[in-house]
Amino acid sequence: MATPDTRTQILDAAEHLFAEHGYRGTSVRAITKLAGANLAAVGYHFGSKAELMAAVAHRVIEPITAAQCAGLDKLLARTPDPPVSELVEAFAGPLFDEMPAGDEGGARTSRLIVTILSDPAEEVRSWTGPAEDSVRERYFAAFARVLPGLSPEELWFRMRGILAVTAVDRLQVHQQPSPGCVSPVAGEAARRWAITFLTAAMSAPPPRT
Amino acid sequence: MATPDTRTQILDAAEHLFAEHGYRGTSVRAITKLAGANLAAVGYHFGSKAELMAAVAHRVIEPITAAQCAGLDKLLARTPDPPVSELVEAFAGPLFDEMPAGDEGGARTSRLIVTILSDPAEEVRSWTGPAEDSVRERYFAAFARVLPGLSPEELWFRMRGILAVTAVDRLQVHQQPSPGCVSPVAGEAARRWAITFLTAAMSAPPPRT
DNA sequence: GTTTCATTCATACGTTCGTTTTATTCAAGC
DNA sequence: GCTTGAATAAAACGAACGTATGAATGAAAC
Repeated sequence: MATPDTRTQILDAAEHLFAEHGYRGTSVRAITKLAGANLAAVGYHFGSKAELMAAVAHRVIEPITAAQCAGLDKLLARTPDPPVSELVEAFAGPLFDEMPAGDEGGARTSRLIVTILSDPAEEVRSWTGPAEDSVRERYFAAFARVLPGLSPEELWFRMRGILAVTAVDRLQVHQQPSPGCVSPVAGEAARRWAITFLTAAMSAPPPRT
Repeated sequence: MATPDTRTQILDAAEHLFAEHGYRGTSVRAITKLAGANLAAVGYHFGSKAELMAAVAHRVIEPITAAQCAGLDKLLARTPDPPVSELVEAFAGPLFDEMPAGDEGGARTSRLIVTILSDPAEEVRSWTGPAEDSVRERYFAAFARVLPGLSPEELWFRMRGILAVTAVDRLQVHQQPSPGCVSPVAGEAARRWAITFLTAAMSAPPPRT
């Protein structure tokens, strides 16, 4: 196969290392070494390490956002009041599915997403664009319609819960395996478990105040 | 009031900065400057930056583990089959309650816990001791008893979900507020929402295979 | 008054970091 | 054949990092 160009190899290497060691834990030197490129190539192709991180984040997140959007379109074309389980599936499913080719079962990408969501460095957290905001708000509106008893604040809380569960499922990969605590399972079972878990959670009646 | 000794001031400063900027994003110089101490004080009192991180993590996590343990004891003394909601409350509640004095509403500590759970640096992730493992396994056994339909793997998945939701609730503090997305709410409401959300999730029947 | 010992201090060391600069390569355009 | 311009290469920059060193401090012990 034709070897990809330097720019792509740097993106691949950066995605790998950022996922494993975080933004600050990854040096430009390590990235270029893994990519087989020169140290200055990052500056030439991306401008800076921060802009490289943004490019990596964008490449990973864009297909997820697109799939979430398409899933909601398809659902709402059928009925304005879809079941909660299907809303959850459309929202959380792409986080399990949309992994770039060459990914080892999606685990690497999942770890990268966790890194992006939780890294304390400002450069990492400034990746969201209008597309991400828009799809989030559209799901919020859809959930609000089928879960009329919830206050907006509590609904945002629950939607953050969806993200938390789907993302942190893979977080344990980071951790040393502790006795009695199994490692994260392969995608398909985790996906089913997550949908079940989250559908029940989203469907819960609000607590009596 | 009597000013605390240097060691404590360093611990406080480190807790603050680690929570905000992560382990790698916090320099020993920044810690000692905030603590009003000399640069070499970290080496003298703790040995190294990594051992300081371990001391900070221990100080934050120990009371949480103790409260989880006490809560389970109290519950099981009453009945061997407590309701799921009370198990969830005993497990997740201390993550909302057990915040050291002087904490700004627990938000700082919550952020620190997220940092500890998700930081990719090895030095940060090696804090768990036998006490944490033990309490986790005891809760696992209790949940397994009252939720007999679940496989061990799926139950571990769900328990990770509890941690994810309670921890990541505060994660958004890190993020820039995006339009339409409210900031995390004060402790009491979030606590009620989390218990409701998680009780429903834990009680869900397993997906049909 | 002197000794002792825990603590604090200023300073320096060696490394690694992100970035920049200057030179070189090399295929395409004329 | 010469020029052009994108791409790569090697080297160096200054800054920030964690850590180590040895001297100063100051209250308690004798």
